[in-house]
Amino acid sequence: MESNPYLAHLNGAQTNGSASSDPLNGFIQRKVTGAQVRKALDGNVNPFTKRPFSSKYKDILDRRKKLPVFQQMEGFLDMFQRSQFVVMEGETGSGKTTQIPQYAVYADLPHMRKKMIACTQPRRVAAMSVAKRVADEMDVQLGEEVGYSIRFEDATSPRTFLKYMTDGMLLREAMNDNMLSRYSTVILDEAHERTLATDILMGLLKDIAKRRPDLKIVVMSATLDAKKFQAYFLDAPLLKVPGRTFDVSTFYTPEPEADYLESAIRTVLMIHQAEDPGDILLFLTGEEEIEDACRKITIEAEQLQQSSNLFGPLVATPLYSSLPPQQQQRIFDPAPGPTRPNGPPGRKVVVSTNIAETSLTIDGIVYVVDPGFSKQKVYNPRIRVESLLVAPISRASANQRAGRAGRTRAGQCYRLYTEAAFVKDLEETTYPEILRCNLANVVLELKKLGVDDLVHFDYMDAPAPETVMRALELLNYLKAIDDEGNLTPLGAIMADFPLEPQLSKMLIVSPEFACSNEILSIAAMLSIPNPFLRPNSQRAEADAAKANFTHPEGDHLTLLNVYHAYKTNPDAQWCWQNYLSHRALLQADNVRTQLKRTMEKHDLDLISTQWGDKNYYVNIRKALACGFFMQVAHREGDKGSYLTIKDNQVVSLHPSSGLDNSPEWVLYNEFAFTKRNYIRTCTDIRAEWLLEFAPAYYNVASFPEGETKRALSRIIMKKSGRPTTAGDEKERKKKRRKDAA
DNA sequence: GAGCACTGC
Repeated sequence: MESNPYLAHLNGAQTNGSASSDPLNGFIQRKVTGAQVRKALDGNVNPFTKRPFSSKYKDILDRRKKLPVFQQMEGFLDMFQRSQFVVMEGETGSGKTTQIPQYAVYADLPHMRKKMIACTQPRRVAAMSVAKRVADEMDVQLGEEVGYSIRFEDATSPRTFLKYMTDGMLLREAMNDNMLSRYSTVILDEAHERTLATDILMGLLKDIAKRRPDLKIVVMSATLDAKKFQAYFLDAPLLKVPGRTFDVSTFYTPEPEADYLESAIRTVLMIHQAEDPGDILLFLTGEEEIEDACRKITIEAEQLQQSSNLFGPLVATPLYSSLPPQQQQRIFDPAPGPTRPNGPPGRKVVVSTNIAETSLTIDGIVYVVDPGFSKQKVYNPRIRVESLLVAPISRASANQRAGRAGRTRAGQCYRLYTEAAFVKDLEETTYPEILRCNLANVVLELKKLGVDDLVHFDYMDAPAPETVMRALELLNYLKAIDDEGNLTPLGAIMADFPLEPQLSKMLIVSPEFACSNEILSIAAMLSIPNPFLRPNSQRAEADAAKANFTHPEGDHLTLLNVYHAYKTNPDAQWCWQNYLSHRALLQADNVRTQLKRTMEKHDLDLISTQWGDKNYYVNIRKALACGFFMQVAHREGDKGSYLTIKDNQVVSLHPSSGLDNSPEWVLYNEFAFTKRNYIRTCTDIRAEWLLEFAPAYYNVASFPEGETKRALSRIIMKKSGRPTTAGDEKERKKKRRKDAA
């Protein structure tokens, strides 16, 4: 009966033109069978464009049918249609990322109801490349029926019904539509990575689902924690899809290694001498360590080659994110050939950070060397500091690393720790990000999403109450939330900027100081990686180039100078000559454009103080103080040592700072916690501004006894002895009105 | 006189 075209109207399936020519004829939303989908896939007419399928489509379809996930289509359709939540467990190579959203399209028919299916990815490149692949598979134009949406680029149209996007992008959309009403199905892919955005989306979707029984939610994860996802989503059914990778044999060291770096290098050379051809991937923790290891491996491999003609050349290639893309590409170069006719073949070793664990895949890796460490972010709410520490990885991470050896053929993984350590000492999974970072932005986003009770929000893993408290405290001082914990109108605007709350606050107040154009540039420059290049061999030249931009009153002003100079000479050649990263500056310009649009959306004036006016830089520094008054340090004695306000941490200006006269009060962008405590990107400010713009925070009674408190008290005494001018009072009233608005 | 694990809006 379902296939009877004359009864199609009863089934709710809409048809365009002749019913019999519609491949989706007889499809009932969420009552679709595997047989129906297979028939439509094998048909000659594309059900979504009504055009005949191309020959390329047929070729791709044959390959799709060989994916492990294809065997599970019926299973998926059944669960999807029966249950509001579905958890999928699929290893790499299962095809879940490309196929499951397509099966969902057939089951859900979003295009007939002006709805969309969203599939989130933690990374932009993945969202783009998967969307491209799926558009090809469905024989449609990318950006039409199938599209993607990432920051700075929206490749969708009104026809789009399947949209790949970053998880952060979907979260942004939710802030303006907290029922996600444009979507009939949301698929969260790579959920095991537990990014901040995915974690919040999970909580949000679980809540929306109660009010939207029509919304379907699919959560796709790697093997390890599927049970946890099932339990969280009300005992959702689980669909398991096998992966398609090759076997990897794992070896452990019999005894713990004292020096993992030395041991790693030894292992790489051992593999080179004793094992069959095949490339090596070595995981280390950071740039310096990687460059160091590459140098040592190169030297030792050369000695080896000179000592014996049994060994071929070994080329070490570094890989980390701050490496220019051109040099990153070198990891795809083939291994070197023999150095002489009939000599032994060469080998390649890629020495990489965690970037090769998830973000980048290198084909041809047969051997993985895993010392078991990575740099991980940790947050200390007590002193409000985020820092990077080298720490043992999790078992999930170790298995992911090992899997990198089995992508093209059977491989080997050398773990530089004991099997007992693997079983007993390593955590099962990496701590989710939400437990490891400052939550100021997350709390602001949740407030904007309409979540009032942050403590009882249904987190999959709830953050420490103290971390949430710190975030609420900061937002309250910034006037983003009121004393009752409600989002203020100011807070609502702040949440609209893709920035940390301190930055959005200074941006919003900047028109009052007639410097919003400049603060826009500074906010953009603070949102990009360090633009100053400093190659080891040309440090003096690089420092000299930087000195040309340095502003003695603050590193923020130096960044502004760099941006202005770049806009006058916006080319790669000029950047190169001035030891600046062109890539970073292009990015800054992109960010600035985006922030500017948000300013315009909220009718915030884009203005500057007259260049040459003695207050040009003063105004900028005042606006900075309005956002960063909680990140201030006071000089103690004359040794150039500083104490942070209230927390009393001993810190020094970072050596890269251009501040030359150790000012009494400095505001800082970042607290870097290494051998010593450093404050990085600092600007000279006046305590009078702090007292004026943040009186609640600078309530002297709340300060611990010490030089900072005495210095503040002296300033207050001095001020109270002299009546304020009528002009100042008028200014303050005007500001108060703006703040209230 | 030192640093930047990795993403994302």
